[in-house]
Amino acid sequence: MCSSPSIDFGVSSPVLARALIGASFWVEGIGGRIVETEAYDVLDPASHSYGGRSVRNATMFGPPGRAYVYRSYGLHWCLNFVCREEGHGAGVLIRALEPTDGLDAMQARRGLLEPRLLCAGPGRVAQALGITGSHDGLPLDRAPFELKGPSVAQDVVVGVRIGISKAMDVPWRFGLKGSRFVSRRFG
DNA sequence: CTTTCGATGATCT
DNA sequence: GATCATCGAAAGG
Repeated sequence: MCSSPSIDFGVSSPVLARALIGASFWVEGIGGRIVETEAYDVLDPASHSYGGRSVRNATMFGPPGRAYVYRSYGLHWCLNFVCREEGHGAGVLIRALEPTDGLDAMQARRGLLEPRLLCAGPGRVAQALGITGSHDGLPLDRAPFELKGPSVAQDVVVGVRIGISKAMDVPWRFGLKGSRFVSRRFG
């Protein structure tokens, strides 16, 4: 009834980024609680979508509710959720999870690590969940994905985004207050 | 605890 | 040719 509400992707990226904190996300049954996100938008110089559509960012300009997966620094995959409306170019980067399901599989993929480090960072999330470029453009409401919103209000903390060199003062990083599973502490 | 740096390849100018 | 929405190891306090 009021548990496991669905997520509304037809909102701005900061609104979605905040709403995703405390949600649960799985790929093939492996996943956990989302504890850290970042918002990006077409009008935001730090965003891949800034400046308009290209081959890489095409999924960001497609329908909301799909996965935008890109290769980072030639080595890592990173997962975003597309939002707002088709053609806009907005998304939310999934930066960290608190692992709850499939810890064995995550450890097998990432090496023998303490749970705290399995999904603490966007590249780590993708590796632990087995996300690659083959998932780019896939809808988030169907297999292999599963997504359930938080059933109760979450305590959310806000900060500036990590690892960017433009728009560094924009407070579009969101985290679950007190979580030990974030990629970096909030100031 | 912190900072620095190499890996590695697609993307963009 | 420069720049990355990163990670992990290494070195320094």
